[in-house]
Amino acid sequence: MEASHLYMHNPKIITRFPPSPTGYLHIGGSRTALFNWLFTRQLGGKFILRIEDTDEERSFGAATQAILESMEWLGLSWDEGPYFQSRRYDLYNAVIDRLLDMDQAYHCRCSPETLERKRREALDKGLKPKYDGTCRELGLGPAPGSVVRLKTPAAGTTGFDDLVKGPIRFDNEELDDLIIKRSNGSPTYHLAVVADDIDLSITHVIRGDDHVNNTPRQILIYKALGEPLPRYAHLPMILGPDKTRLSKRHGAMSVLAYRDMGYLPHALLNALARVGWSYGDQEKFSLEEMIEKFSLDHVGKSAGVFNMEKLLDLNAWYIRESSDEFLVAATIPFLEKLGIADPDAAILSAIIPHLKARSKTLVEMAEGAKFCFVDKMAYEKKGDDKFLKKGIVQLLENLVGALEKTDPFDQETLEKTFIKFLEENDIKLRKIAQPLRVALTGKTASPGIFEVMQVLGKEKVLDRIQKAVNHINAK
RNA sequence: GUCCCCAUCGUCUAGCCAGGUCCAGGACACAGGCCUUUCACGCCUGCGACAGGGGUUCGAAUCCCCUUGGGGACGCCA
Repeated sequence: MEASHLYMHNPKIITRFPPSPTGYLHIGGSRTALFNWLFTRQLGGKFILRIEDTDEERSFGAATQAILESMEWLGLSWDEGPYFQSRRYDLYNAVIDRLLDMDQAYHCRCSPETLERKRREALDKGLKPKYDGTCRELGLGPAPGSVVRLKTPAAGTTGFDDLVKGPIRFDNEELDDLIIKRSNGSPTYHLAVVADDIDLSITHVIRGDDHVNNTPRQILIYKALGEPLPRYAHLPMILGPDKTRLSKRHGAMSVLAYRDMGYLPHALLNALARVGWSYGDQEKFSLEEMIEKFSLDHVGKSAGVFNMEKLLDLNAWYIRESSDEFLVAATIPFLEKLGIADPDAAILSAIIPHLKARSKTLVEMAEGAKFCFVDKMAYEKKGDDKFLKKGIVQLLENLVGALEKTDPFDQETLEKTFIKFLEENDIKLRKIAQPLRVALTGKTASPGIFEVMQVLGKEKVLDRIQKAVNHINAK
């Protein structure tokens, strides 16, 4: 096979997905997780989940729970973890001490207020706001309220060869002495990430390109520590429809919201994969295909908008492709939400094949199946007005007679009954089909009328026709 | 403001690295049609883009530069 085959089942590939539990897992984060997962699964490496909860104020437990639930729902299995950064402070402190010992870091006693003032002044003057190094050469020791900063080289450049963007370089002049330990003793993001990535032997860092600017800072920490660098791959952002950063304004933040809207995880994954990654003209991929065909080489460089309509179309397609058994099980929770607690399994399995091509989501699937389980008919206004009219009563009553004699009550036999019935009454099928549809389903749109009758069975069909007749007569 | 990144239909994208086969292909959406017991599905057709300007070259969507536009970062958030 291809050269890539040589790298398969390479246990040396280790990746991670490190969400922070300050919010739910959204589209952007899910795509990052997916690409990490695809890359790792293809090469037979190890995929680690790590929760970055060093921000004690903004992290919350429910978010962690939702993230794990989201990952599981999507089927993005991890091989190790979840690790929680909040439980690994010993590791970070050891790294910070090491940096201090090596004179690669120093204590800083500048107050947040002073820093903020200087930052604003610099911005006003059109300069890049960066720490001015006040405490850098003071040789200060720890004190209440002090922080630890990394000593960044004043000159030179720091660069890396990004697996999707190509070579990127920064002048060290642009960087400042970043804080690696807060005054409350906790490590900051950059320090914790690097310490963890080293500790977990991460070989490939695949993340959103909002981290491009963070990369040189993190590389500097690796260098100060004398540790080998991982490879970096920065994925282009997924933007909202207005082409700005994804945020609550764009609705449906959590991927769990997509689950609740009746999307299949596979459809979401497929849609996600196609934002940023492509494989020629192919649009649909099974999980196996995605794993097999994924390549960082074919990840684009430019940001993209997540196309909800395409997701819907994909979801409809995956529903059509799903087995009936799968859909029966998947639809039940949605029927429950509609108030149908314990749907008759036989009826549900009978109607679902006819609903597949008509449902773009599981919500629609449940709505389409609902009429099978509700005997108290509620007629859709439009259909009621248009089709349940006096003039049809006689035909419906005649039909009852014909239907009573139909046996077996299946599609094929029903069609025969109808051919005869249409002849006897000298009408076209459409004349009776729509009123009958409304009588049986309450709606003007439904699966084929013969399918509907067979699924409902003779008893319900006759009952509902009678109810419709009564309803019309009562008008 | 400074730095970094990006730039093909409304949207996702193929093509670009190795320039000609591209008056630019696919998908979604949209419009029209066919099928038809309704609604869908399916099928067919249509609409629709190389941001602008300079180069290089016999030839540029493809290479180079500038402009413009967009995004990101600049935090004791991650």
